[in-house]
Amino acid sequence: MEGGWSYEQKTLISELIQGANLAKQLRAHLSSASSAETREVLINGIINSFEKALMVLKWSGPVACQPQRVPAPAVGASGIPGSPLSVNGSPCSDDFDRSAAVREQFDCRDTSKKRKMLPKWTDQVRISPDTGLEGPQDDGYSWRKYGQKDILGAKYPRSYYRCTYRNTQNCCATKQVQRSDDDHTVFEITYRGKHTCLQGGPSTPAPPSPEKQELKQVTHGNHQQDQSQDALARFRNGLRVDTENLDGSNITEMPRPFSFRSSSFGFVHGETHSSSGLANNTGNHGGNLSSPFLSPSTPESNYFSLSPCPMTEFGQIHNRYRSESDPAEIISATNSSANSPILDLDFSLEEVGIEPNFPFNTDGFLPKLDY
DNA sequence: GCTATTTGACCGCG
DNA sequence: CGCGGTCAAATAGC
Repeated sequence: MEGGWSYEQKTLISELIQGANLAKQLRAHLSSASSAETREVLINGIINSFEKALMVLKWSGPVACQPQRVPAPAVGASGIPGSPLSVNGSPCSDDFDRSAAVREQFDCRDTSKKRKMLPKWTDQVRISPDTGLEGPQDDGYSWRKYGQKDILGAKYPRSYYRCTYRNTQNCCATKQVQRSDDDHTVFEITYRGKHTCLQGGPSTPAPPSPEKQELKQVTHGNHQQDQSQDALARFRNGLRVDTENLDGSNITEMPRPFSFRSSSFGFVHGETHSSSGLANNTGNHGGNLSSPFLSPSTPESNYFSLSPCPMTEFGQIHNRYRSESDPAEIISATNSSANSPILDLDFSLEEVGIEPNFPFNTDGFLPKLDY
């Protein structure tokens, strides 16, 4: 059924779910000793989600002007602080050029001021000089390089990437890749803006990652890459993924280099700390970050914050990686929300109160549940 | 021929 | 005015 939904509808649903989830997370964070930065990220995410949802409503033609079909979001009435949207505007007025207004809002070639309002976050990805595998792998999205700059005081140039689907889907996500001066095995990846394109994220095959190309530029010869491929193949063999059903009936080999969405906005890339892959999972579920498939987060990073109940925090689950040894165990899940300060990994269905044979929708949407 | 990358030019901001 | 970020023509690769 959801298969018949339009892109706008899916985006709208996704954004609203995401906004609601972020609000819940924010509420949780308000009562805890979390950092102001974390709260800021959540607030930005909420604002971003509702802005997008509102724009989709405006974008979706007559629907937006027919409250009897699509109720106006309550959030609109109170306005969004700092939102560029004119909530009190008259999108349904006769002379309102909706598509033009949407283009204005969504056009990536926007003023730098508006661009500055896009959420921004940074991942640090370490490569291993020994294996070459632990370099920044594919983050699940496809990027196109549009520039490279020598940065004052930096040893290595900075590369600029934008989403491949920038023009076709007006996806404004960009990222910058900068090799660290201090530790050349570390790449600092700054993401800006959230993907609004319909890439499948971590489950969709993507061209070779730009980071790998970065590595290519600074490492001479391809010996490292050969080793990388071997190790990756070993890892794949140990990993199964089920992107459709969780009843164990349709487990397939993981089709592609893996990357788990793990930071507030980015991904954590798998590393073969254990060459036998997920089957060697310790079974140490929930509440810890000891997944052998995660890069260790640095003290200053907020990458791997763990939700007490990750499943409830996900608005939409794309992939559910499961342990080979224990089908009820979810190794990781990725969600559609690029703004959730997530949340990993290593939890079991049981722990989050879901029956092992819980009938997940095939499109990844979680049915509404009261946890 | 199409798509991605490279790279010098350009522009806006501080 | 210098720097970071982006553009766009040229080039490379398939």
